[in-house]
Amino acid sequence: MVRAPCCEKMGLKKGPWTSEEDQILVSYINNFGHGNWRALPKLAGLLRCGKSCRLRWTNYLRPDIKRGNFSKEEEDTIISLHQSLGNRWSAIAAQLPGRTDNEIKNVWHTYLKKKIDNNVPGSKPKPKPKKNNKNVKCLETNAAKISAVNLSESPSRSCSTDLSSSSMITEWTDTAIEFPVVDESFWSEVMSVNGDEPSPELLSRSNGDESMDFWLRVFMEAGEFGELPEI
DNA sequence: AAGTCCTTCAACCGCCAGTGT
DNA sequence: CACACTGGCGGTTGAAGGACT
Repeated sequence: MVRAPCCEKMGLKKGPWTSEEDQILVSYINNFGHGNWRALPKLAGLLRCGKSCRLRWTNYLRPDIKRGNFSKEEEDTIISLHQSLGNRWSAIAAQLPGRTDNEIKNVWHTYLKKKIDNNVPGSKPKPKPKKNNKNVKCLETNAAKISAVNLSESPSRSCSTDLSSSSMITEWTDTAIEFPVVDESFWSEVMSVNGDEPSPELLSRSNGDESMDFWLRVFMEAGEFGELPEI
């Protein structure tokens, strides 16, 4: 028996997620949840495999994800858990709130494994800062990350201070998706309509602790449209 | 300054377990 | 019981960008 492919290969997009796709996914899940990952991309209007959507959500877009460097305590936890659990990354991640198995796996392979191998007591073998340190600074919280989704063409490797592409907002509002979207007045509120620069209010809102509340409000507001899309 | 090497990490792939029919 | 389908997991890859020569 031939295993069914996880998704229709034809016509589905692969590779890095765009900010538009992130926005669609986040808005959809915040409005309707993710009952069925396989059906989700079709319902949300994404040309992505359901598996890809789930991965993007769980590893990157989930609101409770903690970004930034691992603390000493987290590193120690990973090391000790790895000693007892082995490569069971999801089990290790379960003990580290806000961290994903993928992230822990990456940290292990790029840093902690070497640290163990080198066995240098009390010293950090990481000789240089995280390469995309600018991302870490900019995306300390997921709310800030989501704001980066809205403000940056390339969320994976750029930071929310890259404000050169506000045009995507209009593209987003024009996106032909079949579920209710955030009120356009919201976007016009936070973005200057004709200019290339975001409003000072947006800049102030999308930084710091307030950003989480800000985006929570956005999604709460979007949720009020609550009407299931036609299947 | 230019070319090459190295590091990082988001994303993909294949497999497996659980569940429903 | 057999099969199909789905979600989840772990291994691996490849693009991007910094470090080095």
